[in-house]
Amino acid sequence: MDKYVDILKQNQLKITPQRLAVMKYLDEHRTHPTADIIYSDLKQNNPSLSKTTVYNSLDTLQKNHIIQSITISPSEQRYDIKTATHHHFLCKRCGAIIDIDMDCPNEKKTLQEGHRVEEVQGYFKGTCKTCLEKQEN
Amino acid sequence: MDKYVDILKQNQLKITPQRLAVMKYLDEHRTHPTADIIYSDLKQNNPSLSKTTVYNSLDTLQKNHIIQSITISPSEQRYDIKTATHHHFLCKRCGAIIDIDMDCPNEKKTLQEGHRVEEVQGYFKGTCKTCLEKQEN
DNA sequence: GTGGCTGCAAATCATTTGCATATAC
DNA sequence: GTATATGCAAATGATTTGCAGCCAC
Repeated sequence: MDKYVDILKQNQLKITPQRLAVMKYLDEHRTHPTADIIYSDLKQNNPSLSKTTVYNSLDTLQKNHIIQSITISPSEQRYDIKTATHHHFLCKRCGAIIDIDMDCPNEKKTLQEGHRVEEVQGYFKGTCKTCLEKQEN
Repeated sequence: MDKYVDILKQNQLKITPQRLAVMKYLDEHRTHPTADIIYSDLKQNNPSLSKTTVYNSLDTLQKNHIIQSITISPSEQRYDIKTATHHHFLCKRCGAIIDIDMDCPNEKKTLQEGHRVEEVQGYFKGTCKTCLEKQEN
């Protein structure tokens, strides 16, 4: 847990149990959950938790580049602990969002058109390995 | 206008003035508009147009792969006439969404992890050329 | 003629906002 | 002690749904 305290300190953020809980949750659940899923799960052990606080915490953590949000599904945002640059695959059949460790050559820096790139997100959509295998049987 | 009629026919879709208007609009405005922008603009020449119909038409056209939706902004979907595979750049300063003609080597087909890819979307975010130049002055 | 499309109003649902209270430092 | 974070309830806004009438074929 000290690990999360340190990260907040490094970013000059106040250490609150709610922020720690959100960070820990995202660190331990690499499933790209929605704000609502995070809220429902954390609420179990912290009944006074408010959904607004989950949104606030996610927002603060994101502004400090501790987590990132994924816009792969059109209707809701999903969240991810920020690690090495990676992309995401959405299985249209089972809904799973899977990390893809790969980078695109012409990623960061400036594109040939002259735009300065600060962030890159790659979304792949299709059918995941597990669903493909199930189908074969 | 025949061009749009043909596309609908090829997809065995009924030819309605609303669908034609949406297709024409997206073909002539490569600005990645939201459903609401399309609605407001088309409403001028067709006051009886309903927003529901715009959503319905966008949905039908998308299912038939005539247009695609872009989830680069978290709060709303943006639409694009489907052309050659390309990616998108969002300028955080002015909000413009710009086409990026580039493809990633390991795109389509199957990823090394074994997932079958049917769709690829690349989103770049940063500051566009125009905004960078303004800043220099 | 009929089944799919349009348009209206109402519903849904993720996210945001306003504000009083509580808490980190 | 004070500025900031939390939590509640209400508001917002994009999108969806139900349904009656209309129109493409």
